[in-house]
Amino acid sequence: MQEQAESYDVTRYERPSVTVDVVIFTLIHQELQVLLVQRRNWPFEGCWAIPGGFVDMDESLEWAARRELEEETGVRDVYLEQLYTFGDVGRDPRTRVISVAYIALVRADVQQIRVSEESHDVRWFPVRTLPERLAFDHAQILAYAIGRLRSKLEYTTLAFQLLPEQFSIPELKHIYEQILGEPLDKGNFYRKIKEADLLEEAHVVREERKTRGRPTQLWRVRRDRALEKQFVFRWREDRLERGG
Amino acid sequence: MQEQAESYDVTRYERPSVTVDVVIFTLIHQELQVLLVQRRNWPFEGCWAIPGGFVDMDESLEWAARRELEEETGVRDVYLEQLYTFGDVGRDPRTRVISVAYIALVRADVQQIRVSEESHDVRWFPVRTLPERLAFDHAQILAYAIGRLRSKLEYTTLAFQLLPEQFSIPELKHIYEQILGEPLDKGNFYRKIKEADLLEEAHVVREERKTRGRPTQLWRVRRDRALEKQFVFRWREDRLERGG
DNA sequence: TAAAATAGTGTTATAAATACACTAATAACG
DNA sequence: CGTTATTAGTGTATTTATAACACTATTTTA
Repeated sequence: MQEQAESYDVTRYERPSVTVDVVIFTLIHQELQVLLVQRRNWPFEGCWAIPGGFVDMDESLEWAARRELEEETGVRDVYLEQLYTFGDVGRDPRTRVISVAYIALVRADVQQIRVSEESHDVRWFPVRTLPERLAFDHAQILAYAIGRLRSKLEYTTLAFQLLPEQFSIPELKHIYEQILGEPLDKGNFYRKIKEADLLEEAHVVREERKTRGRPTQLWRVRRDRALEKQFVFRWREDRLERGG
Repeated sequence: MQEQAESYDVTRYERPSVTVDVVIFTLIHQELQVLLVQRRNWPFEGCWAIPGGFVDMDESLEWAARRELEEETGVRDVYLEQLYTFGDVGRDPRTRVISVAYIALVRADVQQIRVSEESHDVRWFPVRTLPERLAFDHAQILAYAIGRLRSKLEYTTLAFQLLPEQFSIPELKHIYEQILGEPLDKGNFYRKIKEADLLEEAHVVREERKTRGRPTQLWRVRRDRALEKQFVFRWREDRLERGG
């Protein structure tokens, strides 16, 4: 851009609008869920959409995403990463809108999440039972986000961002299976997690047990290592995304 | 974006400008090179910059990138992928500019590349000897692009996009070494390439030989497989990018 | 014709991924 | 109170991928 810009009058040309859309993931009932808002007006009235908003002139893209996230969920200081920028001409029938999409991972046990499941116009959806029609190109954005999440799960510690303060290995395994959408071997999972050395024992014992069987050990993430270390869960060809 | 947009007057607020910047890679003299343009005006007068330009209202982001690419190099139909969107507030001192960065891979033997190496204001730079100061945040963009290229090289067939129509295995190995920045084992490389089954023999023999030693077999990419198949060159932890 | 140079193959050791059998500790039930 | 079902967790063998490196092959140069 910057090349011709010297002769470019800022006010002269029509410009695209720039928004951020934030795909907010969380775990509820051990299931991967995503936050959607229901539209009240044209276009796509009544359709569910990914929350988002315009980028202000004085805030960075990431800041805009964080603001949007806080407005929707009341949650701050979460994992946020840029996903992709969607800018096809016809994606919004009103005007040209270029949307920078972000992924946010919100901890399941964080109390402040404002959204109730019953609310009519803002709701968590399990990724396996999404609404049929989403607004704009949001089905595409969502599919891309889920793909990215799956992909990164296998070679990063991303999944730990979704965990409550304390958790068990079987729970963690369950999350991995949820997101990857396939069963994992118990023994190999234990070994992988152990040798990654990312967890420390939580010496608190869970009080109320609803399960039968042997009680589980609780763990917490070693904050000193979890974000820095890259945890390679599995090397496989089919983990790859297209394009991104 | 789309949520509050109903009450949003398109002409009312000041808006960021949106540009695409295209990091154009090629191979010249078996070296990975990148195309930069030299600025003539304030800001960053005299500094080298990544080519780019404003996104028109009626063209998609990718289309804008392709147009930009063709304007700079005369090259069409090349591999293009979106890299990342840079949108910090102060990155351009003139006005708020959000830049969607793309990576383009241009085949070394494509004749139409207009840019001569001697040209004063547009020039190929080997990635190992880049100018010290780049305009705007372009050093960051470039570093990110090179990281992405390295990363994807190991689990995609991306490198094949840089190859001439015909090439030898040692040449291919050289390219990999160039981009990865480290030597590779000859035997293992041959085995990997062979078992990927992405190449077919080019039965033409190279006429003019400048090398000594045993003459090399020439190959060409099997178009039916090269883009579809994901070629896993090496699984390693250190191939990972941060963030993106 | 020998040496240097480049191309290409084979072989072995090590490490990682996978499959699956095994032991451990609890709740439910007769 | 012991047996069974159930969940937690460990151990091990097989297969597969990676890496290191020794070897053979075909040419140019001198």
